[in-house]
Amino acid sequence: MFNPPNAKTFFETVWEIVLQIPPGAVSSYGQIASMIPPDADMEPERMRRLAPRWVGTALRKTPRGKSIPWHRVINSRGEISFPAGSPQADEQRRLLEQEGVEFDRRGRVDLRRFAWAGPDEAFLRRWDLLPPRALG
DNA sequence: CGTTTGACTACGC
DNA sequence: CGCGTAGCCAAAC
Repeated sequence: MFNPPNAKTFFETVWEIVLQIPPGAVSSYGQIASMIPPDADMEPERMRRLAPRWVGTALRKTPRGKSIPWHRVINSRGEISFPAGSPQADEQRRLLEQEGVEFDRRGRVDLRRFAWAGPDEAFLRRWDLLPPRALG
């Protein structure tokens, strides 16, 4: 599953989806994962468990210079997934606040207010992606 | 090569 | 609510 050339497709699909998240909105690893088409060679249940972490893996390898808004992806609890106080966490929070995303006292984003509704129809058709699953 | 790490989540207590 | 943990495996070392 996701061996070459599919691995490349998976990562690039992640980046393309993340590119669609507008300023001021956030998405989660799981939400991104749910928009990726199922792989014919993998059980859906298995993919459901694995995909979110692979989204994280894909984002870690985000290409520089393509203006991919990596900072708009946080975890399903509304938290930045880098260790609190790390330079990366600080930068991610700064970038989000710059766009108007608010954090509560515990450093969490209210997903009901800021979660991305998902890509529009045109994008879904163009990339043959599935409709987004509602955030839990 | 073998071992560790990791930008996750759901679920139970 | 918060905290611990099982499930899972590609990358990174």
